[in-house]
Amino acid sequence: MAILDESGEEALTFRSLAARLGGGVGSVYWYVSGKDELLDRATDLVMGELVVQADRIATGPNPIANLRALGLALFEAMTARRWLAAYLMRSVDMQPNSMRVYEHFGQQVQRLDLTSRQRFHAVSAIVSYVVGVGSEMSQGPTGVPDDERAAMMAEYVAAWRAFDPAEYPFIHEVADEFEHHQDTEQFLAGLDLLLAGVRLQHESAG
Amino acid sequence: MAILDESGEEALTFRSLAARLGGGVGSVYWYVSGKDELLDRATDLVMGELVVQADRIATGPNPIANLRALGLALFEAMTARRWLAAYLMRSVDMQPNSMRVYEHFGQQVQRLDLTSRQRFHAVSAIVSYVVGVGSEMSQGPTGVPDDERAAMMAEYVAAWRAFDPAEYPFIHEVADEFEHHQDTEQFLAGLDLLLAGVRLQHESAG
DNA sequence: CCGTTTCTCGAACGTCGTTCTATCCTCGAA
DNA sequence: TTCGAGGATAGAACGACGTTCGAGAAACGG
Repeated sequence: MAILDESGEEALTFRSLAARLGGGVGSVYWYVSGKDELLDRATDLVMGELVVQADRIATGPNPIANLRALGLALFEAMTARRWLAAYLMRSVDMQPNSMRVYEHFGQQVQRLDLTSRQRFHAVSAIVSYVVGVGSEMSQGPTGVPDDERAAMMAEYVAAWRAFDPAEYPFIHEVADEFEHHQDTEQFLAGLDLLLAGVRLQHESAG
Repeated sequence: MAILDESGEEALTFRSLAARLGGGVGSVYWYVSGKDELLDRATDLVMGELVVQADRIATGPNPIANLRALGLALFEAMTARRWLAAYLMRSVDMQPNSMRVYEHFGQQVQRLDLTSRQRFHAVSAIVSYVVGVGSEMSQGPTGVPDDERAAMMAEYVAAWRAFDPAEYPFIHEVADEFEHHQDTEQFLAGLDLLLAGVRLQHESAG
C-alpha cells in the first residue's frame, strides 16, 4: 500500500480515497502528514513521468519547438488529472521532479541568445501560462458527454449573440470561433504567441 | 445592507462575513442564493470599476500598449483581492461587467490586422495569462512583512544553489534573478512577450 | 511468552457552505 | 386596536471536508 499513491487517480477526497483503499481515514495519516504531503507525493510521481518525456523532447534541434512540446506535455498531464492543476497553482516549493521539469524548460531557453533575466522571465512566463491555462481548463464539469457539452456551448453563444452588436462588436466577431473552439488548440495558439515573443527577443539580441 | 457587497473586502468566509455584518449566517442567504451568487455580485462590482479604467485606457493610440495597460489593470485588481483570482478561474459564464472588460480587450485586438480566429486566440491567451498569473500570485501567505518574505526567499535560493550545478545549470543561472524578482515586473515581462507575439502576427499579415 | 514497533481503524473535532424553522418587525385592512 | 401577511433576521442543524486522537491488531525479535 506504499507506492500506490494513485488508485483511481487521487480521488479528490480523503474519505473516498480511504474507502477506495478499503481502509479507515486514519490509516492514510500514518503514511502522509496531511493533504499537502499527499499531493506533493502524487505530483512528484506525475512529474517523474513527465521527466522521461522531457528527456526525449530535449534532444530536438529547435529549442522553441522543444519548449512547445514540453508545454504541451505538461498541459496534457494537467488536464488528465484535475487535482494537479489546482495543486501546481499554490505550490511554492518544488519537489525534486518538478524541479527537473522546470530545469528542462530552462535548458531549452539557455540555448537562446538571451540575458539571464530574460531567460528567467521567459521560463516563468511559459510555465505560468501553461499552468494557468491548464488550471482554468481543469475546472468546470467533468465527463460531460460531447453532445451535452455542445448544447451548453450553443447556449452560451446564443447569449453572446443576444448582446448589442454595436456595443459589443468583438463578442459578435468571435462568437463563431468560440462556439467551435477546442481547448487544446486554443492553448497551443496562445503558447505559440508567447514563444513567438521569446524567439523575437532571441533574434533581436546582440 | 443591500449594496454593501463588500465590507472588509469579501472576508473569505460566510460566517466571518455574517459576523462582520453583525448578523446571522442565515441572513446572507436571504439576499443571495449561495456563495456563487455572492462572488458573482462582488466580481461584477470590481469589474465595474475596471470598466471605467478600461474606457480611459482604450483611447490610447497604440493597441498593443493599451492591451498591456488593460492587462496590468486586471492583474492589479486581482492581486488586491485574493478571492477574485480563484473565482475568475472557474467562472465560465460572465456577468455583465466581466463581459465589458472582455470586450475591451477584444476591441483593441480588433484594431490589429488579424483573422477572427487569431483575434479570438490572442484575447483568450492574454486573458488566460493575466488570470493565471494573477491567480498564482494570489496564493501563498498574505501580509508577510517584507523582511520575512526576503528571508524565505533567501532560504529558497539557498536550496536552489544546493543543487548540482552540472545537472541543473539553469537553476543556478537564474537563482539571482529569482531571489530579487518582483511579482509585478515578472508578470509584465511575460505579458510583453505575449504581446510581442501578437504584434508579430499583426505585422506579418497580408 | 512478552514487549516493542509497525500499522489500522473509526470516533470525534472544527470549519465550511447550505437548509430550515422560529421569530421579529412593519404595515395596511378590517 | 387588532389581525394577518409578508419582508427580514437570527441561529440551530446537517453533511462534507481535513485533521487529531487513542484504542487496538499484526508482526517480530528476545
